[in-house]
Amino acid sequence: MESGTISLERVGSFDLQSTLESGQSYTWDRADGRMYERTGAVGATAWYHTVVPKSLAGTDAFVRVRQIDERLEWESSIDAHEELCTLLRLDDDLDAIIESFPEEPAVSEALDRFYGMRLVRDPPFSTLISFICSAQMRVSRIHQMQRRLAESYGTRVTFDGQTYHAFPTPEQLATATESELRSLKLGYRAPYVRESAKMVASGAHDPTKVRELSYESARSSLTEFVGVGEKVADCVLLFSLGFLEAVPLDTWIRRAIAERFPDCDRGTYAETSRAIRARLGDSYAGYVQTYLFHHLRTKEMASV
DNA sequence: TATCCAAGGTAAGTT
DNA sequence: AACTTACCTTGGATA
Repeated sequence: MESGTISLERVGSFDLQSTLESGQSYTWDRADGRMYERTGAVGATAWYHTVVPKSLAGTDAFVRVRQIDERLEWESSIDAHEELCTLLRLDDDLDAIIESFPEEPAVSEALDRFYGMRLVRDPPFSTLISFICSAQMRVSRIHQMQRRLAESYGTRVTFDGQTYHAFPTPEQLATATESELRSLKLGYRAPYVRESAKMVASGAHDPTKVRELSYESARSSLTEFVGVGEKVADCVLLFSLGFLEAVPLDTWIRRAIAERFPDCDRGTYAETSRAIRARLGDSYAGYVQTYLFHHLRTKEMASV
């Protein structure tokens, strides 16, 4: 076992809980099983774990991490320092990014609650599958689906006497039948997941390839996957491929547009996307979207 | 206890 | 190209 500490003094503001529990990333688990409960201070020191895929770490690497004030403590089967910096976007200058945010009451409220939340830089394949599964689904259930996929098809990894599962590779997931996936409660998303996994496994399409393209071309290219429309494509671009200008137009941001930025509703996804991007700041609009999403989605829960 | 509704949408069929 | 409709499942709201 290896372990280490990352000081956040050089990194800048960071909030592990809101980063991992804001509905961006679905392959981390909380050791106490209280993911998404929003238990406040209890979560501040909770351990989170995942298996970093071979494609990123060179081996399927178990990692767990917790935040204690201005430092991150981690334990892993590898030296996980670099992987954590990558996955959690610790290389972002968050304070400078937040400086670019528009002056809006809802944005200020979100910052008051979640200052330090970062976007993630998740592995492309699991992000693609997670957001195919996200259609008309609650955050906690999307998370459950990914856990079932890992337990059913992913490589087993042992760490500290416990068994964990990597997210399945495209090849592993492509062996799943539609009825198996339906039995894992994917519903009508089952054939989408199967077909898109087969596309990656066969080399017919590769989500990482779109990195070379311009933002809108990349979004368009990702919609070639089955079950991937413009919204899911934006999620993959934002949470995995580093297109920080991508603004997924989900139900919450659409509500915010209707209530607060009605002039940005241009009818079609593409045109509304351009308008809201300009409004939220062309470079980091996706960062603003994620703060808004997390705030709006959880504010009723928080006020009870 | 029973019924209804919406959940981080997409694909396929119409107009 | 824009507009409808069907689609799995289930936790939480409403009757």
